[in-house]
Amino acid sequence: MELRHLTYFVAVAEELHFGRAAERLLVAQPSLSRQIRQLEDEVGVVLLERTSRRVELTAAGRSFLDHAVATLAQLEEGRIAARRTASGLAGQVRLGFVASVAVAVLPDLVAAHRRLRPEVTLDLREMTTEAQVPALVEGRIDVGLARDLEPVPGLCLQPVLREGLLVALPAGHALRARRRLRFAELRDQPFVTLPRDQVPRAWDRLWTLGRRAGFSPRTAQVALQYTTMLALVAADIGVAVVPESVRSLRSSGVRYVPIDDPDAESVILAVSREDECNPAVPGLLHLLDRDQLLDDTDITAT
Amino acid sequence: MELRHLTYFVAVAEELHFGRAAERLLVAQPSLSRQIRQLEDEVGVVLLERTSRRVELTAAGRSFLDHAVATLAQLEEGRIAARRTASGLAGQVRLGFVASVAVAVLPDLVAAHRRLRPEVTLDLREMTTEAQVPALVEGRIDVGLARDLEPVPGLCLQPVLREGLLVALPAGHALRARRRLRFAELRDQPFVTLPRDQVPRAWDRLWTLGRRAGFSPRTAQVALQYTTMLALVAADIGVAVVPESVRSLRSSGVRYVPIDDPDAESVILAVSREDECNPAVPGLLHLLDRDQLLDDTDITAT
DNA sequence: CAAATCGATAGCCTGGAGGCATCGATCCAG
DNA sequence: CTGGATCGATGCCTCCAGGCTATCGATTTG
Repeated sequence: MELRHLTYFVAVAEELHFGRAAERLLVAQPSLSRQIRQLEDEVGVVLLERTSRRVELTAAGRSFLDHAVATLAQLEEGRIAARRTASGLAGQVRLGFVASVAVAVLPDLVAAHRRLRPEVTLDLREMTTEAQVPALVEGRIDVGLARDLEPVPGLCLQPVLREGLLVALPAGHALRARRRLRFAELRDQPFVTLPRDQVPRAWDRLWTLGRRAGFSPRTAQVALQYTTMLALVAADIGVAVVPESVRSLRSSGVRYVPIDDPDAESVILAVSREDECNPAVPGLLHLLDRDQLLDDTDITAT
Repeated sequence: MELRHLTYFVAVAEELHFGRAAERLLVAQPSLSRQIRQLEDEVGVVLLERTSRRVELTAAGRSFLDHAVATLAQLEEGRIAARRTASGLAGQVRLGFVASVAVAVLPDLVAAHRRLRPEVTLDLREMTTEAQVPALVEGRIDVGLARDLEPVPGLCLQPVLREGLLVALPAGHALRARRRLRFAELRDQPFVTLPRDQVPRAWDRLWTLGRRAGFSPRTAQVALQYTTMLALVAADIGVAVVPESVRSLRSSGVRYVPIDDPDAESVILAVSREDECNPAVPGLLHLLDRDQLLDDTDITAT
């Protein structure tokens, strides 16, 4: 059996006339008759009751017709789906992201992407920058949203957002009213930090700031998530250094003051494979050009 | 595009190896390569990324693969459905039936049929014997369950049940305790009847009985349905002549006494076209052989 | 660097799809 | 009732396309 048999059969079933069906199919009537006969032999069932005066479907023919039409439709759908997938209009992107962008870049990105390419599903998985690199290389994710990553062979980095760093202070803190401050002024403060083994990059950032200011920041408490971190700050356990985008968490009882040091900044990057062939990826990366994404967002770039 | 392209593509997608796929398909590898190329040209999309070392699906290929598999499955399903329909195991039978069999033959018939051939749907339509004849001839129904029908050219009659007639009496009626009675004894009774214009056959039956007994039955009230009829009898409006199967309605306040006259009987018949080609019809008619149907029924034949 | 693996390409061959002519059955007009 | 028209089936021929063999070229491996 071939698709030809199906299209021929559907035509005859619709016309109930071999001559007209043949005309519509641009073949001669004898060819059509023979193909229908072959189809019946193949299925093992008489599909059409025909005399020289009248052609009509048998019960089996009606049943088969339904399936034939569905089959042809399914195939056409496959053709279209393949084209849409190849053009990046449909498909799937597995996106790894660091926790801190979940409150900043990610919601707008997902919303914009869903609006622009609703048939592309985003498979979101939170993972640290360190975990994203091997995941990309091994093909477990297609795009990563990372922080402060140095170039890696085979991977392509695209800066998305250059953020200043803020100090999160308890609402009653002595420094709360300052419009800005230098990190050295935090010499005696206890810090709420993220765990060094899981987020070494964030920890390094803090440690580097301290080294430049001439002291070693003292950790009062380790928190696993930014929300916890801010709750601890609000509870006066200590102060915390966070990227600017965390401000959008709007935790009550916490004041933010920008750090004035030149290297007090963090860069969010989109990371992808140089030889990526998933056609849905470019569309996502394009959205991450700052101008694309930040149109209707409340995060202000540095 | 032809089905060949789909099966070939599915094979390659599963093996991810042209050589092995070709072997499985019993064709030479170059043919397979060419067919896959044709398929890609046809769809307009690269489905497989291939080097001499490795073959893998593109995103579009994965998408198309899903549809290809579904298409082939759909087709196979159609083949099977056509065969089942042709063999009478699936399909549809439009069944006309007189109201009086709705309480007798029909429930058991439908239940047995559903049990034996669950894929054949019964399309039930209540209609009088008079309406069934043209409906059969014009092909609006496939089978009719009728009463007391004389042979009709082109139609095939099959007796299903030969029933005696009963008199339905109010519970307090003078004749209620009789084990049987002759119709002549009902000479002075008022009758509850079905409407003459809609059910002439039932009316004729009553009138014939009266003529043989030497009187004209007097209609006290006309009822449209057997349930109404029995309610009227229970309310002492009159007596009624009903086929034996109506007894299964078990209306309270009504007693039944058999009529002893030789022609006090009614025959339920299955009617079908002599040239019927709906393959699901024989299965239904076979169930209507008395031995088939009445195994687990409480209706007793005369 | 030689050998092996594997998909692509080239060229030939044949089966089968399509075309034309015609048959045979059926219906209808005169 | 008969000749013509209609329409699907059949027979035969042609030619394209799918399949085969041989070979190439790229890549990996020992």
